[in-house]
Amino acid sequence: MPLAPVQETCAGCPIRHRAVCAHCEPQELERLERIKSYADIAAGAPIFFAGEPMRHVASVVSGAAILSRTLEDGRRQINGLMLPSDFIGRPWRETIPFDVTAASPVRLCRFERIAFEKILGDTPHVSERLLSMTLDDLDAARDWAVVLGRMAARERISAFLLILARRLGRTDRHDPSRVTFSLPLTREAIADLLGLTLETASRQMSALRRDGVIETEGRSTVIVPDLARLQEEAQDDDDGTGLT
Amino acid sequence: MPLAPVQETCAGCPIRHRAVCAHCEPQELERLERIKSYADIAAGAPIFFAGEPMRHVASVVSGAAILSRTLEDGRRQINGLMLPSDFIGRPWRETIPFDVTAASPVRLCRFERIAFEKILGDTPHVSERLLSMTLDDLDAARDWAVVLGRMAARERISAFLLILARRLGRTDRHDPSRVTFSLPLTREAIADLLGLTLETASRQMSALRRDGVIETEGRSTVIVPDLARLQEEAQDDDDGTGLT
DNA sequence: CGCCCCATTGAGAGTAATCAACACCAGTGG
DNA sequence: CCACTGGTGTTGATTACTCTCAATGGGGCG
Repeated sequence: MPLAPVQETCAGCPIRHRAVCAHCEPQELERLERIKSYADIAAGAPIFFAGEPMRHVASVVSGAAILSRTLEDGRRQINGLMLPSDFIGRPWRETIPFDVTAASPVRLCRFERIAFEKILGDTPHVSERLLSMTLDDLDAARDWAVVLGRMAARERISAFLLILARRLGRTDRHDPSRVTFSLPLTREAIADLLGLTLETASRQMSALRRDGVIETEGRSTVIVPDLARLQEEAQDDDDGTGLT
Repeated sequence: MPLAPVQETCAGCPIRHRAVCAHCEPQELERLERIKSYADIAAGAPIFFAGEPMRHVASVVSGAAILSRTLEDGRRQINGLMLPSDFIGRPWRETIPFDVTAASPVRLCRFERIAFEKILGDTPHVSERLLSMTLDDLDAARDWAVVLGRMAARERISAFLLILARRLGRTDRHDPSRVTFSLPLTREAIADLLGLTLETASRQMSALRRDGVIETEGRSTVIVPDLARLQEEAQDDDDGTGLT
């Protein structure tokens, strides 16, 4: 296991105000701080295996992790894309039903599971925050069914790019509708997330580039020149200003 | 709104030990009992509309409700099938992002949302139970991605029938692998749940009947003569004895 | 008893999967 | 410095599964 502990404090943490610890009072934060440890995982490395004992729960600090299941005949579906501030793990349960893998280099803020469960029991700011995040994740997971069940290949790619643009994108200082971000997944992983083959995923990316919906630089950099255009392609009526 | 209040106590409630109230102490249950009310909804009637203020949260006592989203061009996806003991609603939020509809006649045990949030705040047995149920729902919603993203039409129908067999099925007293249940959804709803057209859903049901995987009586009764056979069709390696 | 909704079945069209070849880039070693 | 190599991505040709359009059948309710 390529786990390299790192010294760091919560004060300068990039996800301090969005993660499970967001609403903590100073003394609650201190309790979490005492049981936390950082772990850096290399791209492609496993984090947890489905069904195996899971000693930690964790927040993603940076990078991207994926949850996936593989059928006996090799078909794989990525069930979740965990980006910075997302919470991985399952209090009150020994195992997760998904393989968890680093899609790009990942830094985790880990909590020993049993200790974390104790904190949940008597710090409402943590348990309420976790419930709220879990309900949001549930809504997001159910929303994803629309993508997988009802959208065409081009729409699926667009919906995926739109999510990344919103969560990872940096806005151009001169043109607020122009957004740039880096793809944390390979074409194969994108396909497995979207329920497509990698060839179809690649073809639709090319088509979006030909049609001017996106621009690309190198393997992983994507530029969205007009976010509203991408929203239309993704059948997304939401303006993205709602929610927390 | 076809809401008909009904007199009833928690003592004889069919979902008493599985719903959000499962782990309550007598006095906690009494607090819930004071704010609860029953509602009977006719098949096909709306329960909540996406985005509209939601005054109640509720447990499904009997029947089946569906969560759904409809795209502007009319494509519909059912995002969740809520069966007895499932919890509908979203503490700490004014609205749900899905339409909620009764698929068959539904009885709900409702709690006024604001009052329920207060109870969450100071009865750990309820909030822990709700967190646990929400985490289970999240796992289930993510599992569903495998069905929508990677399974063929015949496998999707099989996976759906298997879920119903496990949750609603009555086992034959002479043959424990023989299970009977009643379909709470029309072909169109099944198709919208599985990301298929109703014609494809119907054809695959017919094919499973021809191949002896299922038998049917009337429109809605399904008999699974051999549950193991259905599991194979659904690519399900789980024996269903785990969990809770 | 008749109507309407729901379900079934058929024929043809279209989108994505499959099979296959090639291009690109990064890292490695001669 | 450049050829080599393997992983990753792109593009093309063909196949196959599901969708679409269409007609018919059957069960339940007024």
